[in-house]
Amino acid sequence: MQTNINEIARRCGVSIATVSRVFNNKGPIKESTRQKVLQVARELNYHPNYTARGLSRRKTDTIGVILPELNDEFFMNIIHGIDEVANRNKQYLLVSSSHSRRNDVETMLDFMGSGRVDGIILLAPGICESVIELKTKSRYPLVLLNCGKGIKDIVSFGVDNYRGAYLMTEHLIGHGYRKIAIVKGPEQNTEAIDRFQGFSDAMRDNRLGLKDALVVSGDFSFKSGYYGFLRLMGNKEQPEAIFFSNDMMALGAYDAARSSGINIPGDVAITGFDDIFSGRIIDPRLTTVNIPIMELGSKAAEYLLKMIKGEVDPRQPYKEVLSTALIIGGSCGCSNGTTSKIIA
Amino acid sequence: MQTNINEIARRCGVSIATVSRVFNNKGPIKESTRQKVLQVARELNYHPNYTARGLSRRKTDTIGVILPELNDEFFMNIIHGIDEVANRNKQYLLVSSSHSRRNDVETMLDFMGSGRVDGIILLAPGICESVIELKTKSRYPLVLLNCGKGIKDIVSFGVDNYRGAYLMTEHLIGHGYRKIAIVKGPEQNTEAIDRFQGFSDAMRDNRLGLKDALVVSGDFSFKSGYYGFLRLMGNKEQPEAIFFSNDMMALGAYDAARSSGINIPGDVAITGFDDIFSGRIIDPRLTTVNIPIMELGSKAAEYLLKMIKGEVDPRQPYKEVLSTALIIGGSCGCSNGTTSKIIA
DNA sequence: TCCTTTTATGTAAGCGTTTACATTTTTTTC
DNA sequence: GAAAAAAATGTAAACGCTTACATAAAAGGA
Repeated sequence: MQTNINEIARRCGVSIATVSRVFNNKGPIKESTRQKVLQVARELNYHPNYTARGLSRRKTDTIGVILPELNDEFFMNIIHGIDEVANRNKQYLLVSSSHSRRNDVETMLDFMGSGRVDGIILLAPGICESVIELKTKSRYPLVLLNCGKGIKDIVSFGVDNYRGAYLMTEHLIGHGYRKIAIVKGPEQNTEAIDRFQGFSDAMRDNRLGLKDALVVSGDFSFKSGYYGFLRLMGNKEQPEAIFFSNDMMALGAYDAARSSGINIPGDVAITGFDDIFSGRIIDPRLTTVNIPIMELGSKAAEYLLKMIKGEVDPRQPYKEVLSTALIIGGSCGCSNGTTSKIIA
Repeated sequence: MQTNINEIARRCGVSIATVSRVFNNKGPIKESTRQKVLQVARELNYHPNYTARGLSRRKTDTIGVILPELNDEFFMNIIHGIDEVANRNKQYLLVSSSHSRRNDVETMLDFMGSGRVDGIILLAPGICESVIELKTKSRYPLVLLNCGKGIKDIVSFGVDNYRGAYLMTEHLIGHGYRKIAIVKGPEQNTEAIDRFQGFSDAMRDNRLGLKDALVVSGDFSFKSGYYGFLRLMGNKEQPEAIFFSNDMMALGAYDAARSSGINIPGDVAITGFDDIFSGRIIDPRLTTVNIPIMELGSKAAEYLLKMIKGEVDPRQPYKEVLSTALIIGGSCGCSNGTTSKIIA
């Protein structure tokens, strides 16, 4: 059995309350007593049991993070941002990526009811609406990430996908391209939806319609970018530029272009979205939209902690949209190469 | 207050023991009672409190993962592997990446003494020896990851960095290169050390010594690869091939090569280690050593769970070394390109 | 010196579960 | 239909901590 507070108290000839006080810096303690307790605790390698403490305090010092998948750079950075804030505040991170076996909503409910965490950060661009329903069931502070423009009545942080897409599209138009295609993201994905909206609004605002043949579906995967590219380039009427809804698909396009001898941007301009590392090192550097992922994570974590501490009302809806930024590489036809982009 | 077991018991007119049994599928319960309890629980959205359960059972159903940094693909995949196993076994993951403020050892002790987790997976290629000392202090099952060839008396999983490096070096030698340089990883990093050892042994075994001018230090970062490359190529006697101790540095070399008009592999052959995504899409595809990162994570998690369940003796040292595999791209001078490497 | 504060410590009741053991109810057996 | 066995439920003591309240010790004030 792990040494516990009783053992320490016994050995020090004091009560457990005193030991507890020492470890919580609470109430007045005679210095000699404190030293003694710490001394004995050190000898026995005693550390207060967090589970018991949590039960008593009704506080776990842990925040839960629920992610759809845990295998790409995007999510990695989110966690990194959250982790940084958590660490600084001596909070722990319980991470769960939802696998196919178990839908996100269930995972979430499980978390919520479990008493394992003090609050939750949820990234689930596919099921935002249902989440909001569930929210009412729980008293846990909850922060949603990247849940689309339309989301209200809840605390959420997101990035301005719409604006990023709009600006990128205008950038392409500024190049003189008229036949601009798009490879969309997953149907239900709110980020993909916002990006598409930004794209199509920019097209419309510039008197360029959306031709069916220039709109193809994708699922954010390398593969779907690869095939999306081939499909578009196989059209009678080839696009002059292709807006990929994320970088991973754009990278698939690079691969397809290479294998079919198509030059980027000579034959067709390409843009992505996310600004992942691979897009920075590929030649020509991928023109894309940077989204402040780490910042998204840390802001969400900070706000969540405020909710937990009661510094803000957890039931008060709040929304913050971080701005995105165009990153101009060479893939859109601009003359920027890769060189020194990272070293700088 | 969260509804608790008492509330449910009261409403059902049964004792809390009965309610507990229903939720644990333990002991015989009349079907009608079970239904009633579940029904009421559903109405009140009751879920057993895991903290209390953990206290009582002395089991948290949580495994701790301690990583040095949380921001690169390598670690992402480790977590992914662990997460997958954890999820399948209904275990949660408490993740901590050690920041500068707090050294790994401390974090670990904190974890260990906290009663927050049932076991720990620790990746800390820098401080393996000290960890082994600490190990004795704790009764927590502990699995070490990537701790170098020399590590004994503990449970550890690693990949065969030595052999991978040895084989890669021989591959380069097979190309006919004689002046082969290496950019090393961090001094203390056991993986870097093993890779260097494999490299130098292969050189020695093939009667090719190590010239000082062809051995430069690096720290696994893009930047250090960039500068390492420039430094080597600035030698009077340029290398014919460079063995980078990881992919990230090799990618830095690509960038440096591009900006200084050096052709890979025409002017100099390049190899990496890790087989990260970016190395797969760059042109020419980076020749590298694949290490089964996800598998490493999942094996470690599986073994840890066995230790926790008592299926294996947690104090029994155990070591498993997963094999690495050469991935031949075009950067070493072989004729493989990138094309369709990923799509296949 | 005695009374009043202040400081230090102790007592005991939670926190929400699990579970060994005891008890009651139901079913089986003869 | 009673005894025995099996099934269902209840009681109460942990688990290791925090904390309100009570008490004891020390310090200050007259």
